Amino acid sequence: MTDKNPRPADSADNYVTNQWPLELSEHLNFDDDQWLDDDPDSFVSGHAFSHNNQANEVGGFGGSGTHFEESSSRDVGNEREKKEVRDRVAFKTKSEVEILDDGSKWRKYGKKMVKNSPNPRNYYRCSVDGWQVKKRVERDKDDPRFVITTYEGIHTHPSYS
DNA sequence: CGATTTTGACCGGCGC
DNA sequence: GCGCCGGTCAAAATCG
Repeated sequence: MTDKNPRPADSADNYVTNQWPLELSEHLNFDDDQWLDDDPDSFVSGHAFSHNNQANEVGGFGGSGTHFEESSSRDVGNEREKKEVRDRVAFKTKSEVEILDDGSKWRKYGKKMVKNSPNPRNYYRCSVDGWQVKKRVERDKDDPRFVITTYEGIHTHPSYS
């Protein structure tokens, strides 16, 4: 545990490649800055996707505007050779249910309250036989109906090792 | 019974 | 050096 990943024999079990049926509409590249700060006008807009998860009928919202940011090695000429690459994918999903079933089970672990938001931050971890994926879910401070889901870990095809 | 969840406490990193 | 923040783990409780 002191280490980061127990690194199980990730052999076999390449089940569903977690190819989320939900596609991103926009992508923003964020360095290591805290994109969520005093955002003048959040990119929260109307990118309605006809994707209905188990959305519990909220008060009239059905579409799901999605905003995803991808941040990996900002270095271009350098390949990820050092340690594992932590893919950071932040999805801004307009929905009230953050427990979207993508095929993997998420076990909630730890709840933290960030100062920037009166809302608590939820931490989810994948609890599958050998899937190392971490999910961080936080509610928007301006729009509680928006959930910022940040996925980190293997989400795509591992190209290294 | 197993799995999962919940709260708290702890730790590490960073800042000043 | 200390404080602060964020993040994670642990144990326990609860649910199915």
